Amino acid sequence: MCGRYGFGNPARLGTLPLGVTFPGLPARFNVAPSQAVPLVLHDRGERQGLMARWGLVPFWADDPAIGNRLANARGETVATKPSFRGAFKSRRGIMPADLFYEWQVLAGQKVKQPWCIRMADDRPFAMAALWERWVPKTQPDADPLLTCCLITTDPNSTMVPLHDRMPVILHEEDYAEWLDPATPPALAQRLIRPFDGPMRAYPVSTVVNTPRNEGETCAAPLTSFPSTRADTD
DNA sequence: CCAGACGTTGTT
DNA sequence: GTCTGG
DNA sequence: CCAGACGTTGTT
DNA sequence: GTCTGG
Repeated sequence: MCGRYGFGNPARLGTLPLGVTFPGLPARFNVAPSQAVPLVLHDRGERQGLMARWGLVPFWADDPAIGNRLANARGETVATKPSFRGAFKSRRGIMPADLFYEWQVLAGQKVKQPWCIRMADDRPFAMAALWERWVPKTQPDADPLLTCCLITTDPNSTMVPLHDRMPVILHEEDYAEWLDPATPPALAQRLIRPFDGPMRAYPVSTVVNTPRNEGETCAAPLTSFPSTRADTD
């Protein structure tokens, strides 16, 4: 799963070939589900960059609290699960980021070790997402709540020692196909695979565990542990 | 037919 | 909204 | 993902 | 133990 991430250099997110920017977006190093996150989507024929609540609320939901449990969608089943298939067919999005975290379970140990994972060159990247607009049935005229979730897949060689899942990261040349609601789901499904570019991972302190902690400290390397780097996958 | 669920992760 | 279970 | 709460009644 | 909230 991927339940925590960040964008430590928000201005640099605009260098991704997405056609949108997020002016004034503050740096974040510990974004948790339920919080407002930058989202890129293709709606009514145009690319848009909007803030959305992380945690998908399907349009048919009675209670938006369901979103607290839908921060991730499994790539293997996203096309068929009732909570995700509608969004997968026509509401695919991108959550831009430059780091994410995973908690490593160490054999025989109760405590989990958090790791920070980035591109090997620290550039930002595009995480495959789904989005929805939810309106309470009791208030049909209310402003829609824009929500989103990440799609997860098997780990690549960088992630295997750390965790059994990772977020789907898209290559630049695939952004348009992923975002286009006219792309057949079968083609979009092919983009759901472990990222095959160079990444790096390093352990961080448990400061990141507490969602109310924020700032660069969350992503600072723990010097007493070794980091890993994979130049290829 | 209507009622109720609709999810992931990790742990056992 | 749509599927499964009763 | 992890942290933190986990309850009702009546009264302000 | 399990659910909700961030």
